[in-house]
Amino acid sequence: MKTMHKEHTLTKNQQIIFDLIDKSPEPMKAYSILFNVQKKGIKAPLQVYRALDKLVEIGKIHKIESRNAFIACHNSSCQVSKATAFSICEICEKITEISSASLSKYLANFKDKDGMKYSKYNLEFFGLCKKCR
Amino acid sequence: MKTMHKEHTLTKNQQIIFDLIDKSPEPMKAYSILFNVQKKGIKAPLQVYRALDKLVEIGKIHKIESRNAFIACHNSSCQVSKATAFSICEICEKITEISSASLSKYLANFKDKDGMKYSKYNLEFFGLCKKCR
DNA sequence: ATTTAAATTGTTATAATATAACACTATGTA
DNA sequence: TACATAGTGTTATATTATAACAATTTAAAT
Repeated sequence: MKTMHKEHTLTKNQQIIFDLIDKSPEPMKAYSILFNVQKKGIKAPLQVYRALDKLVEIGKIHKIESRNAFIACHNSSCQVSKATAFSICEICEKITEISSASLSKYLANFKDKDGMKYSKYNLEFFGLCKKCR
Repeated sequence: MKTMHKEHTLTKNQQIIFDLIDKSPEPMKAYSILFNVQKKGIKAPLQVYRALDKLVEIGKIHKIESRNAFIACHNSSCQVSKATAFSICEICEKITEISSASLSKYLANFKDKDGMKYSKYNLEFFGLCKKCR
């Protein structure tokens, strides 16, 4: 199964920041990223935010809006970052990207009362994970 | 059709802030709210945020996470603010709460790969509204 | 190879969003 | 009354994010 990400050559800053997020077991916040990449020469918040913006745009990472945190995309079905769904444990804050063909199909086809369809969405589910129940 | 909101007597600050949001044709941001209620004696951000937290908790308002803005709930089916869905126009920023029985039913019954169900979710759809298309 | 446009970078400063801590006050209820 | 719970007012500070501008790198097209 091929990923739907268009291939991009990441720039130095983008690569450094993507690698950090990709290796992280949990979503990372911008200033935590900043702290962790300062030894690599990235010194200012804006350098981090610019890389984050680009990585989100090309679908390499997602932003968890309710947590202001960033997670690497591991979901080949999340059409270039335009259709995202996450589960969030309200106790341990474990966050997982949901990969469900039926869910993404349902939401991609959802029409509101005016018959409007949306190509892009973000869904965040909240509950307790296995361990915390 | 009865609202599912448990009745709460709002406190003075909560009432002032709810009234403002409820009358607003668009979602309001915290510091815009602060500016607008200063003449009524609410002077500090924390007074606003505390009222907002409570109003969200009891389901009188919702937070639009991707916009850091607050909107009054007008949706009787959004089970005490635990299940919310919005459409957001990416051009004019018009934001509407989606009231769809089939959507809320689908999401309330959604189970992830581990069979986990979530009682709470927030969904934000993005696209172009009628006027902006 | 040289030019050119677009994207990216580095930098300083500042804006916007949100919470900590503490003392005090009101409210409900046993 | 007395007790617990929730709300208030206040100052200070933490956290998240962008503006503005000059310099540099990159891609692509001559």
